[in-house]
Amino acid sequence: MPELPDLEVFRRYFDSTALHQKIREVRILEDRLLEDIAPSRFRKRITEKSFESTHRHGKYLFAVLDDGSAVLLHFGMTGFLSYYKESTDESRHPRVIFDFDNGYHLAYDNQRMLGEVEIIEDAGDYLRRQGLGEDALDLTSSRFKSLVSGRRGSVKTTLMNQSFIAGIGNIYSDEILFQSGIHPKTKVQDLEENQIRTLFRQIQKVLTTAIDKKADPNEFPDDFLIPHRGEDDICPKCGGRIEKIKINNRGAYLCPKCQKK
DNA sequence: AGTACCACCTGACGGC
DNA sequence: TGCCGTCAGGTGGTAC
Repeated sequence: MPELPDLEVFRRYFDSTALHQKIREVRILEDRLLEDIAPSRFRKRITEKSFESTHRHGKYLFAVLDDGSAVLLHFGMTGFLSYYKESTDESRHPRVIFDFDNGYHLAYDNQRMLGEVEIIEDAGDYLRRQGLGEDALDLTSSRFKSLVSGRRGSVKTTLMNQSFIAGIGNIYSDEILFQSGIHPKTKVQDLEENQIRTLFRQIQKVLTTAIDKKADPNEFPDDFLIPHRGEDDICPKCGGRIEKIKINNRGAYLCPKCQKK
């Protein structure tokens, strides 16, 4: 699930549920999610504190505590947040649970555990060390153009490269390229000037549209590829067959009629 | 600088 | 029914 639009939805969810409440307890159900800090220390640092604000960069969410440090949440491929009161409403694979004074709980759920939970002193410093590019929604057209110039490699691989720009993954890169009418294997250096402009515009449009729709594919516009992202599905623009290819060992879906190389 | 492949994990699904 | 390979929206490391 989690690419930039999903993360932004998580962030807003966090803001509307879990801020400004004292954390009574933290339950760590899977130590492996905490790579850089011992569970006991993590608990100690957070108990009796409260979350005061959040911010997001690409696919990373930071929940800022009242002492200025932040809990970093990365969701891997299967992570999400769940705020609930009764334990009968608990999600299926909670890995870290924050218990609040008001009796509610915020669970970080992550079935496959490809993710991370840490305490970060300085988010900017962390992002630099991760080598993350600018957030995809913070870009300007001219900035995008200059980032693209000098790049090689396929356009899909480049869009998914988090050190190029942060936030776009396998699913949304397919959508952006579909809306742009660009074949995912096109070399970046072969893109025409107007294709680069289109690409930039579609990055903004696809991501903001998805956020508006709460990252729920059922609510996406009729001409979006994502709800038709299956082998032998029908192209929502031309009615042709959707094709699946492999790029970097991952499935890429496209319409060969709408997306010529 | 790019790419190709493996690893980290769990679970669902199709084929036999 | 059961076993097995494959695949899934992420990231990091290594070798070429």
